[in-house]
Amino acid sequence: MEFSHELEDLCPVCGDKVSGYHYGLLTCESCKGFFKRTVQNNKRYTCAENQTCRIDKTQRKRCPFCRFQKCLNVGMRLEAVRADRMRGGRNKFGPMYKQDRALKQQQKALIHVSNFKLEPSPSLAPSLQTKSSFPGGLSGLLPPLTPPDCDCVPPYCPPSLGVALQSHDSPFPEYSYPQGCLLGSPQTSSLLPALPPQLVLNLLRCEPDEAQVRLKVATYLCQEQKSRGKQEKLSSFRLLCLIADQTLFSIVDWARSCIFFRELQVGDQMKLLHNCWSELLVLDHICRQVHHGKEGIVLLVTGEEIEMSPFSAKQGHPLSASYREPRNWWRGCRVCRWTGKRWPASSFSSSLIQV
DNA sequence: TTAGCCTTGATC
DNA sequence: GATCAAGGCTAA
Repeated sequence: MEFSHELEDLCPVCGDKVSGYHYGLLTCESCKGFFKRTVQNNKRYTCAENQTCRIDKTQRKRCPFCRFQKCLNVGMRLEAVRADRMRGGRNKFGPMYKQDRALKQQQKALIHVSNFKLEPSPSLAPSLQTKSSFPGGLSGLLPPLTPPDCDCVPPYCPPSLGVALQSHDSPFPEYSYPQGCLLGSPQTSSLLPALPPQLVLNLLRCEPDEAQVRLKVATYLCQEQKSRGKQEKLSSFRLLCLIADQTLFSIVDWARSCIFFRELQVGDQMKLLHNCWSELLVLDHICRQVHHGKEGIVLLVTGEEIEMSPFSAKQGHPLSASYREPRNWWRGCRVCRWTGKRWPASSFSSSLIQV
């Protein structure tokens, strides 16, 4: 069935396998049931911790409060639970699901069109040296990463800002904000602690859960390697391209959940994404490195650390130049846009980077 | 209480 | 008639 490949997605609440669209978005069967029970029975939970519990497949039962908040934060819709409990049929979200499916299809097409599907390159040398928190590292690929079916636990990540900053007044982001709120109100600033503007809080709620993005990418890489068998090992270059693919998927997901953007027509969304996917990818990379803050080490979205000294030692190696100097990534992107050449494949071509 | 499976029924 | 997203049922 055409729909079946979409079911490979992971539940945005707990990371379990999704079973279809439930109450506004693709979720797993257990989160569907949990959300239904909570709303139908008007349940009120409390959090024994500080309302920032991590929700994943193994721990989703521990804190129903944080689980329900996460359901709301990722976009599950209270109004999709029927007050009259009528069974069967479709609700008003039908067209939304259809649009979402179309958008997902276009995302995949976008990835394809953007020349991210690259062939393995034997010329990338030296092979990546990883400083990994997992035994084996990227060069070993499996099982160092952390998909749900591997017998290892993902490294701890702080809860998402979306959960940490959740509002208990309204389950959905609000677009209105008081006059002066964007820059902070001078009248209130002396009386209250300086709070981020509502718009910023709303944007932060849309922030993806880094741990789940990591899990998604790792799961995909694991499956990709499994499908090839042990004999056909992914090359480092191919691996980086696959990681870039999956990172872009998560960025598109983030964009689709963002306030304002999600209100646009699908066609307009696609135009915007077509025109800035490369910049978003670079910004995502730069942001991760800034937060990471380790000189000479690149942090991948999978949580792997790559030591760049072997590249630096090799005078003029293009990979070193591009990673060391974010401006080079930026230039590379722009050049690719102007010339229609490939990125990030082109990033390994020194002639392009050095423009 | 959870979560997997079943039943229902509007829409395509 | 097929699809699929609702609610219902029930074993663990």
